[in-house]
Amino acid sequence: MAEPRWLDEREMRAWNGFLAASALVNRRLDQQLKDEAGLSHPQYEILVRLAAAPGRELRMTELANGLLNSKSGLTYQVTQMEKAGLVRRRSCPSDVRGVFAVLTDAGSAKLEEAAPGHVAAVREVLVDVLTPEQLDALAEGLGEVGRRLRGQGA
Amino acid sequence: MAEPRWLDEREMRAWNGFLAASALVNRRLDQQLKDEAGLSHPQYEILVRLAAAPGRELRMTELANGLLNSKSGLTYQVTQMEKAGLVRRRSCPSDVRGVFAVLTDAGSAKLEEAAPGHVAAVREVLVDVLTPEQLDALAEGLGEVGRRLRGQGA
DNA sequence: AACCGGTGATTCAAATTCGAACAACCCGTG
DNA sequence: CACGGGTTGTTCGAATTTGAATCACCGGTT
Repeated sequence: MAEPRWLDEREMRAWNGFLAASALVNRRLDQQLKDEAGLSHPQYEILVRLAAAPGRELRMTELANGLLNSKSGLTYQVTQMEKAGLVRRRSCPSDVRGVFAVLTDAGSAKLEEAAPGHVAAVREVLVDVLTPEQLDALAEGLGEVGRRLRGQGA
Repeated sequence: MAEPRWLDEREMRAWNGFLAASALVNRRLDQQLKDEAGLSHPQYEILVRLAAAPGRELRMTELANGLLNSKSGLTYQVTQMEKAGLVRRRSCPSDVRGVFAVLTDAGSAKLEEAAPGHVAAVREVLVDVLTPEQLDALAEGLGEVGRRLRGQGA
Protein backbone atom coordinates (compact mmCIF):
# COMPACT_ATOMS: atom_id res chain seq x y z
CA MET A 1 0.00 0.00 0.00
CA ALA A 2 3.01 2.26 0.53
CA GLU A 3 3.89 2.49 -3.15
CA PRO A 4 0.90 1.87 -5.37
CA ARG A 5 0.88 1.51 -9.13
CA TRP A 6 0.32 5.05 -10.30
CA LEU A 7 -1.59 5.77 -13.46
CA ASP A 8 0.43 5.86 -16.64
CA GLU A 9 -0.10 8.40 -19.39
CA ARG A 10 -2.89 6.50 -21.12
CA GLU A 11 -4.69 5.67 -17.91
CA MET A 12 -4.44 9.22 -16.70
CA ARG A 13 -5.92 10.59 -19.88
CA ALA A 14 -8.81 8.15 -19.73
CA TRP A 15 -9.48 8.92 -16.08
CA ASN A 16 -9.31 12.67 -16.48
CA GLY A 17 -11.45 12.51 -19.57
CA PHE A 18 -14.05 10.46 -17.80
CA LEU A 19 -14.10 12.74 -14.80
CA ALA A 20 -14.36 15.92 -16.82
CA ALA A 21 -16.93 14.57 -19.25
CA SER A 22 -18.97 13.21 -16.39
CA ALA A 23 -19.19 16.56 -14.65
CA LEU A 24 -19.65 18.66 -17.78
CA VAL A 25 -22.24 16.44 -19.43
CA ASN A 26 -24.30 16.18 -16.31
CA ARG A 27 -24.26 19.89 -15.73
CA ARG A 28 -25.14 20.65 -19.33
CA LEU A 29 -28.08 18.26 -19.41
CA ASP A 30 -29.35 19.47 -16.08
CA GLN A 31 -29.40 22.96 -17.45
CA GLN A 32 -30.98 21.98 -20.73
CA LEU A 33 -33.80 20.12 -19.01
CA LYS A 34 -34.43 22.91 -16.57
CA ASP A 35 -34.55 25.53 -19.28
CA GLU A 36 -36.69 23.65 -21.75
CA ALA A 37 -38.97 21.62 -19.54
CA GLY A 38 -38.59 22.84 -15.99
CA LEU A 39 -37.34 19.44 -14.85
CA SER A 40 -34.22 18.48 -12.97
CA HIS A 41 -32.22 15.58 -14.30
CA PRO A 42 -33.22 13.30 -11.43
CA GLN A 43 -36.85 14.13 -12.07
CA TYR A 44 -36.52 13.32 -15.74
CA GLU A 45 -34.99 9.99 -14.85
CA ILE A 46 -37.89 9.20 -12.60
CA LEU A 47 -40.35 9.95 -15.38
CA VAL A 48 -38.45 7.73 -17.81
CA ARG A 49 -38.35 4.80 -15.46
CA LEU A 50 -41.98 5.06 -14.53
CA ALA A 51 -43.03 5.35 -18.16
CA ALA A 52 -41.12 2.15 -18.96
CA ALA A 53 -42.52 0.25 -16.00
CA PRO A 54 -45.51 -2.09 -16.30
CA GLY A 55 -48.62 -0.20 -15.26
CA ARG A 56 -46.49 2.97 -15.24
CA GLU A 57 -45.79 2.49 -11.56
CA LEU A 58 -42.94 1.30 -9.37
CA ARG A 59 -42.25 0.72 -5.72
CA MET A 60 -40.21 3.45 -4.11
CA THR A 61 -37.35 1.11 -3.34
CA GLU A 62 -37.17 -0.23 -6.89
CA LEU A 63 -37.11 3.27 -8.18
CA ALA A 64 -34.34 4.25 -5.80
CA ASN A 65 -32.26 1.19 -6.60
CA GLY A 66 -32.61 1.77 -10.32
CA LEU A 67 -30.13 4.57 -10.30
CA LEU A 68 -30.56 7.66 -8.37
CA ASN A 69 -29.69 8.88 -5.02
CA SER A 70 -30.48 7.62 -1.59
CA LYS A 71 -33.93 6.56 -0.50
CA SER A 72 -34.46 9.84 1.28
CA GLY A 73 -33.50 11.69 -1.85
CA LEU A 74 -36.18 9.85 -3.76
CA THR A 75 -38.79 10.64 -1.13
CA TYR A 76 -37.94 14.29 -1.56
CA GLN A 77 -38.12 14.28 -5.35
CA VAL A 78 -41.34 12.30 -5.50
CA THR A 79 -42.89 14.76 -3.07
CA GLN A 80 -41.86 17.64 -5.31
CA MET A 81 -43.17 15.91 -8.40
CA GLU A 82 -46.40 15.05 -6.65
CA LYS A 83 -46.93 18.73 -5.91
CA ALA A 84 -46.35 19.40 -9.60
CA GLY A 85 -48.88 16.72 -10.51
CA LEU A 86 -46.41 14.58 -12.44
CA VAL A 87 -46.68 11.51 -10.24
CA ARG A 88 -49.07 10.19 -7.65
CA ARG A 89 -48.56 7.94 -4.65
CA ARG A 90 -50.57 4.79 -4.23
CA SER A 91 -50.23 2.53 -1.25
CA CYS A 92 -49.56 -1.10 -1.91
CA PRO A 93 -52.54 -3.38 -1.19
CA SER A 94 -50.50 -6.40 -0.13
CA ASP A 95 -48.05 -4.49 2.05
CA VAL A 96 -49.17 -1.55 4.07
CA ARG A 97 -45.66 -0.12 4.24
CA GLY A 98 -45.22 -0.24 0.48
CA VAL A 99 -45.78 2.79 -1.71
CA PHE A 100 -46.09 2.90 -5.46
CA ALA A 101 -45.09 5.96 -7.41
CA VAL A 102 -47.52 6.19 -10.30
CA LEU A 103 -47.02 8.24 -13.45
CA THR A 104 -49.96 10.56 -14.06
CA ASP A 105 -51.21 11.63 -17.46
CA ALA A 106 -49.67 15.01 -16.84
CA GLY A 107 -46.38 13.34 -16.04
CA SER A 108 -46.58 11.30 -19.21
CA ALA A 109 -47.33 14.41 -21.23
CA LYS A 110 -44.46 16.25 -19.60
CA LEU A 111 -42.10 13.45 -20.52
CA GLU A 112 -43.21 13.45 -24.16
CA GLU A 113 -42.75 17.17 -24.21
CA ALA A 114 -39.26 17.04 -22.74
CA ALA A 115 -37.89 13.94 -24.45
CA PRO A 116 -37.11 15.29 -27.94
CA GLY A 117 -35.05 18.19 -26.68
CA HIS A 118 -33.30 15.97 -24.19
CA VAL A 119 -32.39 13.36 -26.77
CA ALA A 120 -31.14 16.08 -29.08
CA ALA A 121 -28.93 17.40 -26.28
CA VAL A 122 -27.60 13.94 -25.51
CA ARG A 123 -26.67 13.55 -29.17
CA GLU A 124 -25.07 16.93 -29.30
CA VAL A 125 -22.89 16.59 -26.24
CA LEU A 126 -22.05 12.91 -26.35
CA VAL A 127 -23.50 10.42 -28.81
CA ASP A 128 -22.85 12.28 -32.04
CA VAL A 129 -19.38 13.26 -30.88
CA LEU A 130 -18.21 9.66 -30.63
CA THR A 131 -17.35 7.22 -33.38
CA PRO A 132 -19.27 3.93 -33.55
CA GLU A 133 -16.21 2.15 -32.20
CA GLN A 134 -16.02 4.52 -29.28
CA LEU A 135 -19.72 4.03 -28.62
CA ASP A 136 -19.21 0.29 -28.41
CA ALA A 137 -16.21 0.69 -26.16
CA LEU A 138 -18.22 2.95 -23.86
CA ALA A 139 -21.16 0.58 -23.77
CA GLU A 140 -19.07 -2.47 -23.00
CA GLY A 141 -16.47 -0.92 -20.77
CA LEU A 142 -18.67 1.31 -18.69
CA GLY A 143 -21.39 -1.32 -18.69
CA GLU A 144 -19.00 -3.63 -16.91
CA VAL A 145 -17.95 -0.85 -14.55
CA GLY A 146 -21.55 -0.26 -13.62
CA ARG A 147 -22.28 -3.93 -13.18
CA ARG A 148 -19.40 -4.36 -10.75
CA LEU A 149 -20.33 -1.37 -8.67
CA ARG A 150 -23.91 -2.47 -8.45
CA GLY A 151 -22.83 -5.94 -7.44
CA GLN A 152 -20.43 -4.76 -4.76
CA GLY A 153 -22.65 -2.07 -3.39
CA ALA A 154 -25.61 -4.40 -2.89
CA MET B 1 -38.05 19.06 -33.71
CA ALA B 2 -41.30 17.12 -33.74
CA GLU B 3 -39.71 13.78 -34.57
CA PRO B 4 -36.08 13.61 -33.56
CA ARG B 5 -33.62 10.82 -34.25
CA TRP B 6 -34.05 8.57 -31.27
CA LEU B 7 -31.16 6.58 -29.92
CA ASP B 8 -30.67 3.16 -31.43
CA GLU B 9 -29.72 0.09 -29.44
CA ARG B 10 -26.00 0.75 -29.48
CA GLU B 11 -26.33 4.43 -28.67
CA MET B 12 -28.74 3.72 -25.87
CA ARG B 13 -26.40 1.22 -24.27
CA ALA B 14 -23.51 3.65 -24.44
CA TRP B 15 -25.56 6.47 -23.01
CA ASN B 16 -27.03 4.44 -20.19
CA GLY B 17 -23.66 2.98 -19.41
CA PHE B 18 -22.09 6.38 -19.24
CA LEU B 19 -24.84 7.77 -17.06
CA ALA B 20 -24.80 4.88 -14.63
CA ALA B 21 -21.03 4.65 -14.44
CA SER B 22 -20.78 8.37 -13.95
CA ALA B 23 -23.10 8.36 -10.97
CA LEU B 24 -21.80 5.16 -9.41
CA VAL B 25 -18.12 5.93 -9.79
CA ASN B 26 -18.50 9.40 -8.38
CA ARG B 27 -20.43 8.19 -5.41
CA ARG B 28 -18.01 5.40 -4.70
CA LEU B 29 -14.96 7.62 -4.83
CA ASP B 30 -16.61 10.25 -2.72
CA GLN B 31 -17.24 7.65 -0.09
CA GLN B 32 -13.77 6.16 -0.32
CA LEU B 33 -12.12 9.53 0.13
CA LYS B 34 -14.33 10.51 2.99
CA ASP B 35 -13.76 7.23 4.81
CA GLU B 36 -10.02 7.02 4.33
CA ALA B 37 -8.93 10.63 4.36
CA GLY B 38 -11.86 12.75 5.51
CA LEU B 39 -11.92 14.62 2.21
CA SER B 40 -14.74 15.20 -0.20
CA HIS B 41 -14.08 14.58 -3.85
CA PRO B 42 -14.16 18.29 -4.70
CA GLN B 43 -11.66 18.96 -1.94
CA TYR B 44 -9.35 16.28 -3.23
CA GLU B 45 -9.52 17.79 -6.70
CA ILE B 46 -8.55 21.15 -5.28
CA LEU B 47 -5.54 19.66 -3.55
CA VAL B 48 -4.44 17.93 -6.74
CA ARG B 49 -4.68 21.03 -8.84
CA LEU B 50 -2.88 23.19 -6.34
CA ALA B 51 -0.12 20.62 -5.94
CA ALA B 52 0.42 20.62 -9.70
CA ALA B 53 0.41 24.40 -10.00
CA PRO B 54 3.61 26.45 -10.09
CA GLY B 55 4.28 27.74 -6.59
CA ARG B 56 1.49 25.45 -5.36
CA GLU B 57 -0.97 28.29 -5.71
CA LEU B 58 -3.73 29.35 -8.10
CA ARG B 59 -6.13 32.21 -8.50
CA MET B 60 -9.65 31.41 -7.36
CA THR B 61 -11.08 31.87 -10.83
CA GLU B 62 -8.50 29.60 -12.45
CA LEU B 63 -9.25 26.97 -9.88
CA ALA B 64 -12.97 27.24 -10.48
CA ASN B 65 -12.62 27.10 -14.24
CA GLY B 66 -10.39 24.06 -14.00
CA LEU B 67 -13.30 21.78 -13.37
CA LEU B 68 -15.47 22.09 -10.41
CA ASN B 69 -18.57 23.85 -9.55
CA SER B 70 -19.53 27.47 -9.63
CA LYS B 71 -17.34 30.22 -8.26
CA SER B 72 -19.44 30.42 -5.14
CA GLY B 73 -19.02 26.71 -4.61
CA LEU B 74 -15.28 27.14 -4.69
CA THR B 75 -15.40 29.97 -2.18
CA TYR B 76 -17.25 27.67 0.16
CA GLN B 77 -14.87 24.75 -0.23
CA VAL B 78 -11.77 26.87 0.13
CA THR B 79 -13.20 28.33 3.30
CA GLN B 80 -13.78 24.85 4.68
CA MET B 81 -10.31 23.74 3.73
CA GLU B 82 -8.79 26.85 5.20
CA LYS B 83 -10.44 26.03 8.51
CA ALA B 84 -8.90 22.59 8.25
CA GLY B 85 -5.50 24.10 7.53
CA LEU B 86 -5.11 22.49 4.12
CA VAL B 87 -4.97 25.70 2.14
CA ARG B 88 -4.32 29.34 2.84
CA ARG B 89 -5.52 32.49 1.13
CA ARG B 90 -3.06 35.06 -0.11
CA SER B 91 -4.14 38.27 -1.71
CA CYS B 92 -2.67 39.11 -5.07
CA PRO B 93 -0.12 41.92 -4.93
CA SER B 94 -0.86 43.29 -8.39
CA ASP B 95 -4.64 43.14 -8.09
CA VAL B 96 -6.31 43.84 -4.78
CA ARG B 97 -9.42 41.90 -5.79
CA GLY B 98 -7.48 38.80 -6.68
CA VAL B 99 -7.02 35.93 -4.23
CA PHE B 100 -4.61 33.05 -4.45
CA ALA B 101 -5.40 29.72 -2.88
CA VAL B 102 -2.11 28.34 -1.59
CA LEU B 103 -1.45 24.75 -0.66
CA THR B 104 -0.07 24.49 2.86
CA ASP B 105 2.37 21.87 4.05
CA ALA B 106 -0.48 20.21 5.88
CA GLY B 107 -2.47 20.18 2.66
CA SER B 108 0.41 18.67 0.79
CA ALA B 109 0.82 16.03 3.47
CA LYS B 110 -2.89 15.28 3.40
CA LEU B 111 -2.74 14.79 -0.35
CA GLU B 112 0.17 12.40 -0.10
CA GLU B 113 -1.68 10.51 2.55
CA ALA B 114 -4.86 10.27 0.53
CA ALA B 115 -3.46 9.68 -2.94
CA PRO B 116 -2.46 6.01 -2.75
CA GLY B 117 -5.85 4.86 -1.56
CA HIS B 118 -7.57 7.05 -4.07
CA VAL B 119 -5.54 5.79 -6.99
CA ALA B 120 -6.16 2.23 -5.87
CA ALA B 121 -9.89 2.93 -5.82
CA VAL B 122 -9.78 4.51 -9.26
CA ARG B 123 -8.07 1.39 -10.55
CA GLU B 124 -10.50 -0.89 -8.86
CA VAL B 125 -13.67 0.76 -10.09
CA LEU B 126 -12.59 1.96 -13.51
CA VAL B 127 -9.08 1.70 -14.88
CA ASP B 128 -8.37 -1.94 -14.18
CA VAL B 129 -11.83 -2.92 -15.37
CA LEU B 130 -11.22 -1.63 -18.88
CA THR B 131 -9.11 -3.10 -21.65
CA PRO B 132 -6.31 -0.96 -23.11
CA GLU B 133 -8.44 -0.40 -26.21
CA GLN B 134 -11.33 0.77 -24.10
CA LEU B 135 -9.02 3.09 -22.19
CA ASP B 136 -7.90 4.69 -25.43
CA ALA B 137 -11.46 5.02 -26.65
CA LEU B 138 -12.42 6.69 -23.37
CA ALA B 139 -9.49 9.05 -23.48
CA GLU B 140 -10.07 10.12 -27.06
CA GLY B 141 -13.85 10.10 -27.14
CA LEU B 142 -14.53 11.68 -23.80
CA GLY B 143 -11.59 14.00 -24.25
CA GLU B 144 -13.29 15.40 -27.31
CA VAL B 145 -16.61 15.59 -25.46
CA GLY B 146 -14.98 17.60 -22.72
CA ARG B 147 -13.20 19.89 -25.14
CA ARG B 148 -16.42 20.76 -26.93
CA LEU B 149 -18.30 21.48 -23.74
CA ARG B 150 -15.55 23.67 -22.43
CA GLY B 151 -15.41 25.54 -25.71
CA GLN B 152 -19.13 26.11 -25.91
CA GLY B 153 -19.60 26.96 -22.29
CA ALA B 154 -16.96 29.66 -22.30
C1' DA C 1 -8.81 63.36 -12.87
C1' DA C 2 -13.76 61.49 -13.37
C1' DC C 3 -16.19 57.99 -15.79
C1' DC C 4 -17.57 53.17 -17.25
C1' DG C 5 -17.87 48.57 -18.82
C1' DG C 6 -15.99 44.50 -17.25
C1' DT C 7 -13.69 41.44 -13.77
C1' DG C 8 -12.78 38.92 -9.13
C1' DA C 9 -14.51 37.13 -5.21
C1' DT C 10 -17.87 36.91 -1.66
C1' DT C 11 -22.48 36.84 0.42
C1' DC C 12 -27.12 35.43 0.57
C1' DA C 13 -31.34 32.61 0.22
C1' DA C 14 -33.19 28.61 -1.74
C1' DA C 15 -32.92 23.98 -3.33
C1' DT C 16 -31.03 19.58 -3.01
C1' DT C 17 -28.37 15.91 -1.13
C1' DC C 18 -27.03 12.39 2.19
C1' DG C 19 -26.90 9.35 6.39
C1' DA C 20 -28.73 8.16 10.66
C1' DA C 21 -32.59 7.63 13.36
C1' DC C 22 -37.29 6.39 13.42
C1' DA C 23 -41.88 4.07 13.24
C1' DA C 24 -44.52 0.73 11.28
C1' DC C 25 -44.82 -3.53 9.36
C1' DC C 26 -43.70 -8.29 7.08
C1' DC C 27 -42.71 -13.07 7.85
C1' DG C 28 -40.70 -17.41 9.47
C1' DT C 29 -39.93 -19.72 13.93
C1' DG C 30 -40.75 -21.58 18.28
C1' DC D 1 -49.95 -16.59 19.10
C1' DA D 2 -45.81 -13.86 20.59
C1' DC D 3 -40.96 -12.98 19.19
C1' DG D 4 -37.10 -11.04 16.57
C1' DG D 5 -34.63 -9.97 12.50
C1' DG D 6 -35.01 -7.68 8.40
C1' DT D 7 -37.74 -4.30 5.25
C1' DT D 8 -40.15 0.00 3.85
C1' DG D 9 -40.65 4.61 3.56
C1' DT D 10 -40.33 8.97 5.95
C1' DT D 11 -38.34 12.48 8.91
C1' DC D 12 -34.71 14.99 10.72
C1' DG D 13 -30.46 17.79 10.80
C1' DA D 14 -26.23 18.94 8.66
C1' DA D 15 -23.56 19.73 4.63
C1' DT D 16 -23.22 21.22 0.08
C1' DT D 17 -24.45 23.46 -4.36
C1' DT D 18 -26.21 26.95 -7.28
C1' DG D 19 -27.44 31.53 -9.32
C1' DA D 20 -28.39 36.22 -8.43
C1' DA D 21 -27.10 40.13 -6.18
C1' DT D 22 -23.36 42.73 -4.26
C1' DC D 23 -19.05 45.12 -3.35
C1' DA D 24 -14.70 46.55 -4.63
C1' DC D 25 -11.59 47.19 -8.02
C1' DC D 26 -8.98 47.23 -12.76
C1' DG D 27 -8.01 49.53 -17.09
C1' DG D 28 -8.84 52.34 -20.89
C1' DT D 29 -11.28 56.58 -22.40
C1' DT D 30 -12.56 61.30 -22.44
